[in-house]
Amino acid sequence: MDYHSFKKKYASFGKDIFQEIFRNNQDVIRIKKEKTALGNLEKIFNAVFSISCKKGFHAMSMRDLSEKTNISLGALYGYFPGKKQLLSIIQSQGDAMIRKVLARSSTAHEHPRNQLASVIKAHVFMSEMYRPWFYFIFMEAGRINPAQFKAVESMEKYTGKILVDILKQGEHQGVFKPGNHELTAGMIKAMQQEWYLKRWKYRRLKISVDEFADHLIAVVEAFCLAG
Amino acid sequence: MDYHSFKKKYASFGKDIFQEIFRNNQDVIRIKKEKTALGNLEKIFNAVFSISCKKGFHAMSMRDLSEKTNISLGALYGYFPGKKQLLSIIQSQGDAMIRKVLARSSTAHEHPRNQLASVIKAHVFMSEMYRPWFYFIFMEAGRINPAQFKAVESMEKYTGKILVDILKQGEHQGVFKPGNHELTAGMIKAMQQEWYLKRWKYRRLKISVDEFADHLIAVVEAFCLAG
DNA sequence: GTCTATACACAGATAGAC
DNA sequence: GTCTATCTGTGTATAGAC
Repeated sequence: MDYHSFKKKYASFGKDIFQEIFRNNQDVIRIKKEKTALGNLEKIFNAVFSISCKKGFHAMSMRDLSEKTNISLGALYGYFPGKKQLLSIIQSQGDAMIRKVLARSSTAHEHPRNQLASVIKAHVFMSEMYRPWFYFIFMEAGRINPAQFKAVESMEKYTGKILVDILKQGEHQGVFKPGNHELTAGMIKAMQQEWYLKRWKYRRLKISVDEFADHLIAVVEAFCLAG
Repeated sequence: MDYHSFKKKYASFGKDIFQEIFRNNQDVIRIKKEKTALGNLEKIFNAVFSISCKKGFHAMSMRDLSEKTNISLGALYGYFPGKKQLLSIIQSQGDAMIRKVLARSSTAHEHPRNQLASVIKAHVFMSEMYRPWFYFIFMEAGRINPAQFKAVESMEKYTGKILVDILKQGEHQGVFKPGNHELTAGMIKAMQQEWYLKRWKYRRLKISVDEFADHLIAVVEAFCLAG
């Protein structure tokens, strides 16, 4: 599967993000009309990503956010109870989204080789579709309070385990070489992260997501495949 | 070469860091007695790394720094002219240090295979010795002002070029397979970064620097070596 | 629901005694 | 060289008119 068809398949995910946020946080969001809320939530989140990509979330002031969104300072507080809570909304929403897609993609194939390639691609394509979320969570999450670091750790374990399980299963079937699968999983995850952490570099080199993902899989298979 | 012998060879580098900082910034450091300055500079830098690792540089207040170092708020300003300048001192000092070591290690061997392995190891070992510097520069640099982002870009290009040159040279000699060397270099750098960005994970898994570096080189060679 | 005006806390930085 | 006390700007958050 290439990025184009992946995007089509998961297009629906994106549309509902702000709806989910709105509904999951009814208790803290003061705005009651869903229609106006959704539009403004989108503006707000995009602005947060854009500003904190440049200077970091902590350095972003509420006044910055107000300017960028054209929503007044006072009105902003109708959409979230405070700056800290905004951070944790982004974190937990992103978390849920990633888990949902990854869980689906890891059961799509039978053969370990295809399974591995499929999971790797899903993650890279996912990070392309929602790059601001991925980048933000990596750079900002876990640095505010210990509870959020726990979430980062847990996610790291979760995505790691998916890869390790496939590698073990593949070794058992004689498809993959034996080895330190934890380490290999770490290497794979590092390469996946490269895509959303340094995308400016690959844009400049004119390397597409598909090229990147294929190269990544080629590296992994060269190392893992038996025979 | 393993980490132990690398550390011995480059031990002298560490001792002089604060001396270099002190001498390179005579114009802005008000403290004149070198001996007292060196001790306090070390305390200050370690505190900066420790605090901003947890909450980020921007979230670290000068009062936080004062508490952690047991140096009063006013006295701190004798060691650097302001918070922003402190950031740029760390950035440029780290930059110079990395370039110095990398330049030396890339000319240590003749055969491309050894050269590649040597450069990769040097970088990983380097990041182990000065992990706080590496982590700090990755997380904080380039997010304050555009000039510092330029420095990040330039460093990325520099380390990338070293790898690409070796890969090209190796391909020319028939040692390495042909391929998109820019992409391969990106993958290598991603895996190198993994070590200092997620060290807590490898500490928990009880994986040593040497194991990590060897695994990384094994992955790279499986993909790159011809035949 | 959205705005402006403002309260209040805390940041970086300096002055001046010791 | 180091301290305490303080100045001044900026940040988050709220109150209350529209």
